[in-house]
Amino acid sequence: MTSRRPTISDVARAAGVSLGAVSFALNGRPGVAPETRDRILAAAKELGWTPSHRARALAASRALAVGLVIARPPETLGSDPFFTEFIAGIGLALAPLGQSLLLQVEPDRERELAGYRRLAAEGRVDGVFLTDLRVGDPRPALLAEVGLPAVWIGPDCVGSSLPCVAVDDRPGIVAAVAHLVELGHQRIAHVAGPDEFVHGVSRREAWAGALKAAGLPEGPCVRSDFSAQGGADATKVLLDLADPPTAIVYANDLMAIAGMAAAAARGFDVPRDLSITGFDDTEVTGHLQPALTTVHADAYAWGKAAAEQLVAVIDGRETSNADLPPPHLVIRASTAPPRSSPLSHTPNRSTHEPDH
Amino acid sequence: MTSRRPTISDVARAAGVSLGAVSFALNGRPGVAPETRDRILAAAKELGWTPSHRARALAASRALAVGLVIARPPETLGSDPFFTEFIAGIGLALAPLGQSLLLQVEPDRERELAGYRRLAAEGRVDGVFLTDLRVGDPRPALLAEVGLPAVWIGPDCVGSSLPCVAVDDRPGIVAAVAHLVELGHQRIAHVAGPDEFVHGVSRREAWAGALKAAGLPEGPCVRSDFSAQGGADATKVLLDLADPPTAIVYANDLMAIAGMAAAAARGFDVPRDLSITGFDDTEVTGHLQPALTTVHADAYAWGKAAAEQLVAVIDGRETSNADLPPPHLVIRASTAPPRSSPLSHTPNRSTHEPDH
DNA sequence: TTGTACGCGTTATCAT
DNA sequence: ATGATAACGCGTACAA
Repeated sequence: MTSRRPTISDVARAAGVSLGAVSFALNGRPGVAPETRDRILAAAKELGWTPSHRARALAASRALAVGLVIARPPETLGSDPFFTEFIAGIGLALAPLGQSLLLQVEPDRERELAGYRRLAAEGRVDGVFLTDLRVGDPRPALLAEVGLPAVWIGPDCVGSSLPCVAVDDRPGIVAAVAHLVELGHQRIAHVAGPDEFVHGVSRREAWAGALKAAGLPEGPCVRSDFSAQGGADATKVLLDLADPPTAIVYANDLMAIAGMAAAAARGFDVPRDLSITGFDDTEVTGHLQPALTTVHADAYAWGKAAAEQLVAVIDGRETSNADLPPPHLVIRASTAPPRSSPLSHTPNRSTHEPDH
Repeated sequence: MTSRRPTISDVARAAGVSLGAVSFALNGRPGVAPETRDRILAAAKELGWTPSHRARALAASRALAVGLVIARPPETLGSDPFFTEFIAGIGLALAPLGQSLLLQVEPDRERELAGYRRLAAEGRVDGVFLTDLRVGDPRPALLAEVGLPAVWIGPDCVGSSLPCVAVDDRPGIVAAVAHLVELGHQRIAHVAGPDEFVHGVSRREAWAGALKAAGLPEGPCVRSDFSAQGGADATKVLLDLADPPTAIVYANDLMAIAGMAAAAARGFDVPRDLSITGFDDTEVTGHLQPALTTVHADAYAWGKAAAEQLVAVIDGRETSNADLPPPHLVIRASTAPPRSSPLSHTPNRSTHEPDH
């Protein structure tokens, strides 16, 4: 009664041909007469045959899957919208390529490396994504050692020995600073992500560079950790300065939102007394009071590009490093001319962003 | 030069024993003399042998992986913290069980079903998780049809033919209503998720039931969609009522946060004029102005329990439906006695929640 | 303990 | 050109 799933042997028997012929017919390869092919396909359909992924993987010596290793404490994961959208982009791009996404969650850094090792050793995946790149990251060397194809996803492809998807976050930060400068701000601070991460560094450097380009002195910068608590703490530090900034550029939305609340709790009116910008354009940012001016990054598109790049690398196709449309600034209500500015009498903007 | 990875045949040759003996030794099964076993293990180590997942999967007729199919537009995914934490819980629980998590992202409902079908047909996974359960969900029947083990993750295991992890969100909502009643609120509204989802319905029913239990008339309820925009719109509807509520219980944080901003934009002071509660306890909620009173749900623990349950089901072990610690209310600053209440002169709570 | 068939599709070799 | 045959990938399980 346990109706075993049909194999190509069953199909071969039903169609009265050999095993090899079935395989050729099913894979659309030459060497099979058209009518034979039709008969085979009909038999396969009749029997409800579907390819066994397991057998196919073994025969092809390919896993037909790609991996993503996540080594973060779960709390910081949940609050990172980038991540989920990135995964969605990967997943949707993989399906039509016949690949699956294997997710491996590791509790810490040591096991992260072990996780990559395991994926490679077991042959569970044909390639992996490298995200959350760190300065002096040990993973590229590890992957080279175990011979696992990978794509590097980060703000800077220069110096990467790996194929790379450039997700350049710098233009977004530059646009934010330019916007603030245009409003008349002179003391523009930054709440940065950890120096450990390249996107922590690149955003900070973009901020510093934009100030310099505007002919302004470098404002105060507090290294933080991308968390809400970190953003709140950093904000308090900045507001406690003898000469507090009139605007703060945050390295992500979460810190910016927490910073906005921290400033409000100290009696600062945003944006009257303090302008604030975020990064990510989380869904909630457009629905805060005031709505947050932030940088919109298309994590979904990045995931899609990364997936296509990785599969191309695995297939041995030549790939150009994909350059993606840069993030752009979404101006909402958390930025305004500084109090001291001659521009500050401009009418307050609406709380709600225009439809787009 | 292409040093092929070692197989158990290589190990067998090196140790001077048969294939079967190697398999037995490596799997720690009886029938091998201790010294022989040691020799085999030494040889394996020497050669750097690691099991081939592909071969093992084929031989065992098991995928050694479980699947999670996600069928949501990427936007709503990114803003759902529950989801990512849930995945992290699954992933961490799976690793020690030798299982991997296969993530499949589908763009819509039709392809969602096709996605499950494909996972089953290809034998890519040994079982799947069923989340985001809908009323009259077609998936249990589909999975029964294709014979794919599954665990049902939802607020109510009653009526589920599948093994189930009960993630009962109702006590959290009940606690929120009770808290508001205790503060003196009489008109407590609800902004619900879609009736389509069981967790949309269960939260709404919990709210209605808690009001009845408190002897209060059922307040107004607006069906929404768990999105920020939906939360804002629903809030405006409620505030436009002839007799607006003094408190609103939202079915998730995102709607609550947007609702808070919408109320503020209308000149309502939260919590003086309107009390608000959320659901999820997103990281950001503790860092809003005012900080949001919300229900803390341990998505991480739920994921862990679901993973363990699923693997148990796959292994044919008998499982009791796991009942998890219920979510609990985290009282912050967005709730206070209503203006009209005799209690409303109680001192305002601090903006920040106590450490916990 | 050993030998070997098995799981299932892919691909190279060979016969017609 | 068409199709059959067999080896292969790699570990598991059972008979010998």
